[in-house]
Amino acid sequence: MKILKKIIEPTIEIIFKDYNLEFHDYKNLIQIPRDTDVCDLCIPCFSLSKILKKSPIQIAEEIASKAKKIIGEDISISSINGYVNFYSDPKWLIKKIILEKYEFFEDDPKSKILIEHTSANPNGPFHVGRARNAILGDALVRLNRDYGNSVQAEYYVDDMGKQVGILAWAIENLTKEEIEKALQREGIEELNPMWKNKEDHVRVRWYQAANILRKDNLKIESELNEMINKSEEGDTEVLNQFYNAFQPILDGMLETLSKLGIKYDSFTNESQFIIDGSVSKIMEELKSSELYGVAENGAKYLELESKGVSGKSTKFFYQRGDGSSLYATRDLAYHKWKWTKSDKLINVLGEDHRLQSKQVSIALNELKIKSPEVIFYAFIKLPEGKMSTRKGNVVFMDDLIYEAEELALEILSQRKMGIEKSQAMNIAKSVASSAIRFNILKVSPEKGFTFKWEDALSFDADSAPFIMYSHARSCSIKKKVDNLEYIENNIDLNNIELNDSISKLLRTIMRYEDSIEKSVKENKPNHFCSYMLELSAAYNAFYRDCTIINENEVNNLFFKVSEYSRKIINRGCTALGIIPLDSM
RNA sequence: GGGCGCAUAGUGUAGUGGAUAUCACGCUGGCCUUCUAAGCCGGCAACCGGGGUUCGAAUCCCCGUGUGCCCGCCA
Repeated sequence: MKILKKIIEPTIEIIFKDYNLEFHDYKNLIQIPRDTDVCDLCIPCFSLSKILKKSPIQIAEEIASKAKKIIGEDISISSINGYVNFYSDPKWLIKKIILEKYEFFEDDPKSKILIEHTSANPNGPFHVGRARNAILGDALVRLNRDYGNSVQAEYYVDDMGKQVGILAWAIENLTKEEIEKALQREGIEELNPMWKNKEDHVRVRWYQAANILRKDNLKIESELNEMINKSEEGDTEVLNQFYNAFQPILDGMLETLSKLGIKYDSFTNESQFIIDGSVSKIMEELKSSELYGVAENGAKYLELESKGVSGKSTKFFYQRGDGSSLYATRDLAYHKWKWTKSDKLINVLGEDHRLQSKQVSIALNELKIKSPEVIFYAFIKLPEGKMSTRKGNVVFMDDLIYEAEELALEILSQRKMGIEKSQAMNIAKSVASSAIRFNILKVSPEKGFTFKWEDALSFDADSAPFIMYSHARSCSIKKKVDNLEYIENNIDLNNIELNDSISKLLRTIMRYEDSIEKSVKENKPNHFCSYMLELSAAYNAFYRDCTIINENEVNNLFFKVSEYSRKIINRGCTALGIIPLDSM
């Protein structure tokens, strides 16, 4: 819609000047209507009514008639119910978008962004709940890249402290028999043979067992504490031991994510900030904060009551009595470091981190460091309650992907008899990963939902396969046309009648930029998901009404529009992490 | 006890001040001799309750109800 706005804005500026209105203040009145069938852009005149002392209806009429004189016939302008409506002529759209090859986001300022997402403790395989973080984060990375921003996708590896310590201790001290006995006692299911060679599934059992055994065992607890303390001091031997324990798990986790098309540009270890001394420096600097306080045993904190934090405890501890740092302290050092890498920071966090994030934000403020943008997402529950890796009450992402692939294969075998096996597998994999991603992305992040196999495996109209199918149709047309002796000739727009379907498709394409921009600015991939469904539906209607190949004759204009749509759908799929297949 | 999120057809969801509240599942009636029916066209059905602000509220404010998360010198 930017292309249309560019035409309208100067005109409206002139008209507003006649009313003695400062255009800058009222620029935002030009907006996309909620119902995009009504028009492309509109100006609601209700707020002008008071200032101009006229009825909105009268104002809309005046603006419309003035604008008509300036803008001409490419855009039809009308006034209804106090709105000025702008509706672009489809032929003008063809000329501007298709024939003159309009480039998206050409004039927008671009920035350098670091998006930190997932950062899950490397102690076990991804379950569906933890994966929401990765899927959301990766979509933000892709959307920002589509917009033109330069993005670094970052995974913060928790390579020290309790979680990893427990794992490392278990692997060092427990035999397979011991852990299986402990797990059986607690009723944790046996390892699925399908994942018996995937280390995240194998080693998580040591982690779970250690959590059971240490409950009433002081000896284990003291051994553990010793290791954890050493790791927090930056002891390289212990950190190495930790690394050896968790890295195979992390590799397994990343393998799962790569099945979903999720990759990172950089991994940063938490211990780095202990080793390079930046954590100590932060702790030193915080002493000069007005919020600084010391507990009886020498532990240090910031008192956050005056900053709007309330509850049982308003103290934000950043240093223990023994002088060691805490997770949050390291997070402060980490943020300081991140700002050296980019102009904008985005973190993706679960809603359980809301308070923590606020505390970190205030502390950063005290250190004169900017806060990051944070996108919070609610948890995915199971019908029987919260998912927990420790308790083994989870749906593994690996299982979900497997089930989705099987279902896709089954549907494919019904639809396409005699399809080659490797090709079928490739399609099934793409459908499965795209559908799983989309089913999570289409829901607004702050909304919690209950996992249901039926919904997660939905390949129906409100899903990625719907979009992929439109894309495959456009590819199929391209293939057919390529096989014909097709001669591209000039299109004479004067002698063509255009129907509603093609017009709607073009107008939907025109909103691509607005939709990406909104998703990027508000960090809400679900906006763009809705848009892609709309775009695909618009293409399907065009496909129905505008026959491109008729008895080996190619309709030049329709083919050009189809090709343009194909590229846009393809681009939009990539921006969401949906795999745009040529055939399915 | 306190804080923070969320509440829209039977179900799941879109929509953060404006035009007849979106889309899908579901239920229901139609469309394959025409470029892939994972598709298309039609029908049914909803803003948690109560106040307030506003020319105008699903949207903003207050109270209530329900629900989730958090309030560790854990990560």
